[in-house]
Amino acid sequence: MSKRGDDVKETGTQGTEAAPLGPAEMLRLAAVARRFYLDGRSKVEIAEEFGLSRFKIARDLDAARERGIVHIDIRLPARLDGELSERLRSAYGLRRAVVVDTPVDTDGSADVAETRRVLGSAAARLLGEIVRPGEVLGLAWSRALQVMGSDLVDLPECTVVQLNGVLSDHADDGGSVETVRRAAALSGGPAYPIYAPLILPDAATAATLRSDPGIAGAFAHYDRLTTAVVAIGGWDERNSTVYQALDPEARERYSALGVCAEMSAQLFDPEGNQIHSDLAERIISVRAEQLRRVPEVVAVAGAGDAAKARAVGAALRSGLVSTLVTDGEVARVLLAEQEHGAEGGSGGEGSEGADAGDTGPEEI
Amino acid sequence: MSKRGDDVKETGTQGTEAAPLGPAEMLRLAAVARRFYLDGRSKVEIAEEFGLSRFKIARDLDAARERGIVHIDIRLPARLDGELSERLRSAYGLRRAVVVDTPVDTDGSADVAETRRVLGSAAARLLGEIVRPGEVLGLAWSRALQVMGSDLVDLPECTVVQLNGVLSDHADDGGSVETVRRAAALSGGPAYPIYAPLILPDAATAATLRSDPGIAGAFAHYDRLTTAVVAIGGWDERNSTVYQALDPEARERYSALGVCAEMSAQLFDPEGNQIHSDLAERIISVRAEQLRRVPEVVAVAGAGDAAKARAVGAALRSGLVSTLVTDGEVARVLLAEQEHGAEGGSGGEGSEGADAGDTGPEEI
DNA sequence: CGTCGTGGTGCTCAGATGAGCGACCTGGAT
DNA sequence: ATCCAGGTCGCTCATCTGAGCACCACGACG
Repeated sequence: MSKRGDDVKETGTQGTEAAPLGPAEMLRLAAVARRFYLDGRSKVEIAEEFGLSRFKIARDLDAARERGIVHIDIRLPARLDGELSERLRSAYGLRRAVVVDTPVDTDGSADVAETRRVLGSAAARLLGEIVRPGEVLGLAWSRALQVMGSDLVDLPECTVVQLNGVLSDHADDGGSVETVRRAAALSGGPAYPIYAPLILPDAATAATLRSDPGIAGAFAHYDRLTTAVVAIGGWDERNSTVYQALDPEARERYSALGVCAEMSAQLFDPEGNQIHSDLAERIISVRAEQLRRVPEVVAVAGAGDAAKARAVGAALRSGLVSTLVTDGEVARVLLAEQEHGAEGGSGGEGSEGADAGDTGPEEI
Repeated sequence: MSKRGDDVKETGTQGTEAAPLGPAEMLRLAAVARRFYLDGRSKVEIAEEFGLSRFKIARDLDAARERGIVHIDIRLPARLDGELSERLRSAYGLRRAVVVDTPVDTDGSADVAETRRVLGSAAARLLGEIVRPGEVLGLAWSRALQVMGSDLVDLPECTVVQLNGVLSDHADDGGSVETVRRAAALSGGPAYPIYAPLILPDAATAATLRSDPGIAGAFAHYDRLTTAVVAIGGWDERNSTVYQALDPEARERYSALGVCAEMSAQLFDPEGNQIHSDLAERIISVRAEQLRRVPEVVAVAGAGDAAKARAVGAALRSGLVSTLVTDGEVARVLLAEQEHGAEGGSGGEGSEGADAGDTGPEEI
């Protein structure tokens, strides 16, 4: 086939729309294509077999592809969307992006609960894949991450640290602690759970708790994390468990500061700038600066509306996230968003070249 | 991809059944495969883009194919079966073989009438494809060839000659004459139809008719034919219009001679040897020796049972046919038949090299 | 009758690719 | 500690392959 692949597109347009082929030629093209693509023979071999020049064979193969006789598709098992993943990855300069198809309900609308399950499952497999033995793995909490915890199957020996306190509203259904313990048990490494609420009434209480030996034990690992898994929340009732946990006065106060997204109770504006506030003093959680030093930050976020997608975008622009696990709907909104404000973003051209290598865009 | 393609089969077996891949690796393989197969980039380019060695990319592509992430299939439009065509072609040493899918009726059985239509349509397109300007084209008759005649759309300027007289039973629905005239009109060349029955009561009548100027005019072209299109009949009520046209005594007499197949009222035994009989004297038709001198003899035969398939096999073994147009059911029977008596055939290895032309593995 | 354009062919040469090989790593078993 | 088995990786060299070009056959046209 001719390089550059532009010819493939030419089919779509109409450059030299060739005349329809007769059955003999069709069959010959198909036979040549079968030998090449299915039997793996070289064009030289095929040329000898058919008594033609290798150039003719090459042209035949091009023709067979242009005419759709040869059909190649890239199909990913499970519910992965390769194309969206790749576009999202390069658009936001991520090291990795994992986009799962958004499951739809029987009525055609997105199935939020199922999407969380799929996200969690994908994240679980991803963790088993990217975590190396001896790593220090930090886990935050969200409903999708809870699924991740229960879906974990393979995890090399590593230290598992809880990244934040427990949300009171969800303490009953396992919560962070259970996820951390399960991961550690699976991996065979030590667990550092945090037996404390995420949000406390005041700074003093939080400070007291931070000096608790168990909690301090977890905090001590925050500077040695090699992989962190976090969730991204929006800043409204629907899209954030942290927002839900605050009283109306606090919600409004932070909203007034321009909060758009939240990661482990760290607040960000739409441009991805961290918003510092008194909230930081009343929480038991890893801090953004610490996350920034973690080589691999996996954000798992999806199963939400457009506001959720905007929150994810803001979180990505913070530069903290190196890998994103999300669903197709959010991915599409993110790509459309990037499309518009392409120039106004944080780093250079944004779309490509910036990341190159196999790592994140900035640093190094 | 590794050459030889055997690895593709290895997937089917279980050589080194690799562990299931995580989503990140899956997505990476898919991205690489997309770049290579869909965007047409070279492995070197992809290697640079991903910061890997070209060897790694090559291995990734192999892995992607083994794991089914890359899916390649050869799909022929219409109703052509490329694989059966190719196998049949090489098994019987034909220059070309065109196998159409056998259409099935609503009840699941083969739809004979529809099969004839599909055969005729394929043959029509084939003729438009392989006939060159100035050729002398000979046309026999059968129900499938009648469809061919009505489906002809493109035919270069050529002389069209009728190869045999008209079967009385089918004279009403157009018959040979109409097919020949239509082909000639389409091509813009002269037509040489035969206004006479195929089978006559006695040799004397036949001889008289052969001296008729019109008929002699057609016969005069039999030694200059460049392409002949013939049908293959079996030797029973269902599979031969010639058999149907004979009286019971004649039918039985020729059956006793071991007749298995019939082409233009030329009779053949199961091994493809011509059976000479008095029938030759009572017919108005091209003779086998004349057909043997035609560079391209296209046989259109299908839409029948196993007996029909055996007849087609016998006709092919006669060595007269260079191109066969048939349907999937007949093709499968023919291949199974060839499987068994592969060694016992007529000439040499039988399966290939016989005609070669621009095919065949040996020689050189 | 020559000329031009067009479509199809095969050539050259540089760049892409595969097969085979050895280096290296890793995880046991001795 | 040492060795081995299994796996991955990247190298070399020979082969395969593509892009571009020159050539030829054919038909339209002046």
